[in-house]
Amino acid sequence: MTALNKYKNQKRILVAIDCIIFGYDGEQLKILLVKRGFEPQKDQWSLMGGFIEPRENLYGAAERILFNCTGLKKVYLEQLKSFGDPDRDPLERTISVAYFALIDINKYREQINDTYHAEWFLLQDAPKLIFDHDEMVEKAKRRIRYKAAFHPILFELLPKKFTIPQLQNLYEQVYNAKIDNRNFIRKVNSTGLLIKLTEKDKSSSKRGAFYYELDMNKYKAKFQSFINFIPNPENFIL
Amino acid sequence: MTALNKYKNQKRILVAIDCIIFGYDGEQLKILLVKRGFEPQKDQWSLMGGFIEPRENLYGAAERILFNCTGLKKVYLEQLKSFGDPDRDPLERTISVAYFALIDINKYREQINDTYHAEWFLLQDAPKLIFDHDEMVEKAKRRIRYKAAFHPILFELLPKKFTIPQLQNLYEQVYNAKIDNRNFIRKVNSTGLLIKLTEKDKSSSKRGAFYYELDMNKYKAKFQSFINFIPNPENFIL
DNA sequence: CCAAAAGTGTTATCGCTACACCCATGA
DNA sequence: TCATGGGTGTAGCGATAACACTTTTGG
Repeated sequence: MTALNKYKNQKRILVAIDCIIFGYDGEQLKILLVKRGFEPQKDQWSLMGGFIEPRENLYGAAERILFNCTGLKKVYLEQLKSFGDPDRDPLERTISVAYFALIDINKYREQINDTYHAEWFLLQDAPKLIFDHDEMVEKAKRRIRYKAAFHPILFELLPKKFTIPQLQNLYEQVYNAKIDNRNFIRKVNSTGLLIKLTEKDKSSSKRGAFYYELDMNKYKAKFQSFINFIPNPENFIL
Repeated sequence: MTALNKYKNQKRILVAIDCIIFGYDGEQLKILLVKRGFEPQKDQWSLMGGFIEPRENLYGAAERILFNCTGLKKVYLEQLKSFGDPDRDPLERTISVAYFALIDINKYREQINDTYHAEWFLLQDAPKLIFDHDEMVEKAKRRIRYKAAFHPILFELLPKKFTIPQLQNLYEQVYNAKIDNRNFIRKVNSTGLLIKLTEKDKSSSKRGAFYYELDMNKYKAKFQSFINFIPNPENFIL
């Protein structure tokens, strides 16, 4: 059998990208969803998605889709997993390659895009989604919990200037747990990833909390090393 | 635009599965490759792969492909990543979902399958592979190194009965590093995952090393928890 | 001057690593 | 009896987590 024959007998399949987009506004952890504008499941909430264009690679397609609904480029974007149950899309078989993104919602606000009826939901009370999108979100949450326990990915959600209590609040939402602030502060400072600014944020306390910013060089250098950000990780990751 | 139109304008694409199959025979870490029987790149070495059948999900397709070239079912099989560069297959665009498997080569021997001209290579001197298969193998190696540093996946490569020196040897090959045997023994024993047998393996020393077997219940229970199997993991995982 | 958030100091414990040392046995 | 791989004991270090305590400042 020649290759042409071998390939010829095969069925071609639709291949889509779906993006699980997490955002943080400094207070709440959110997810960006779109109202589906066409059948099947019109007007249901879903992840932002789309089909792969002929000359795109997977990452490029995910970037394009992310840009279309957030106006953002160069944000944290990682392949999560591919989903391919034969009936996951009832209309026609579609393989979906899921990506997740972490973005600072403040950046997003500036370039709202209403074409897709995108809306931010609190992660904890997001609506039911179409197809297997809930499963994708669940997998993405687990992946983030796993990775963030040892690698500083959650910084991707923060604005340029942020306070350590803000960061702690973010970790507490991701792990749905209270963290001892005294140990947390020291742990984060000991990473050497942060540059302390002189300015303080007084919005949530009288004393005020110092602003910090990421030392990008150290951040990149240490991204792969193991830094324990939350106590007793095994309690939270399963 | 209706869904039918939206879907209709999209290009359907070939979707393949490729399996990175790692095996251990008690002494050497190996990879199973097949000689490609058709153009393009006929007679070059490649990973075992195939296209997805209409009613299969991704995992099922990977299981089938793995079974076809090893005769094995119910082995460790995990989705690695999807690869979709537009030109990765020069003949026609194909998205590939890569899986990796960990198997005990001794089990394999019993049911050799020559249809695919499959052959075991020492991992360290495998030939160059077609398309982006070398990249897949590299990614799989990294994934295994990462995961095995904290989770007991490498036990999947061992036969029912094995010795701790055998296990250590496996870790040393995976991480390409010497490990202190005295600490390794204690570490592994302290996991509580092993049941000590009375029999000894005298093939590699006069004193002999006790055989152990996995306590499957504890293995499953502790699979997700974090157990440090190798010293200073950050040195090895990057 | 009080409440409450931000942040520092101190200590006990645990796990890890390095390495000295002992054990078993076939040649 | 000795070489060799298998295995145990132990001590020091460093990271962690628990928690008492101090600092700051607006109301």
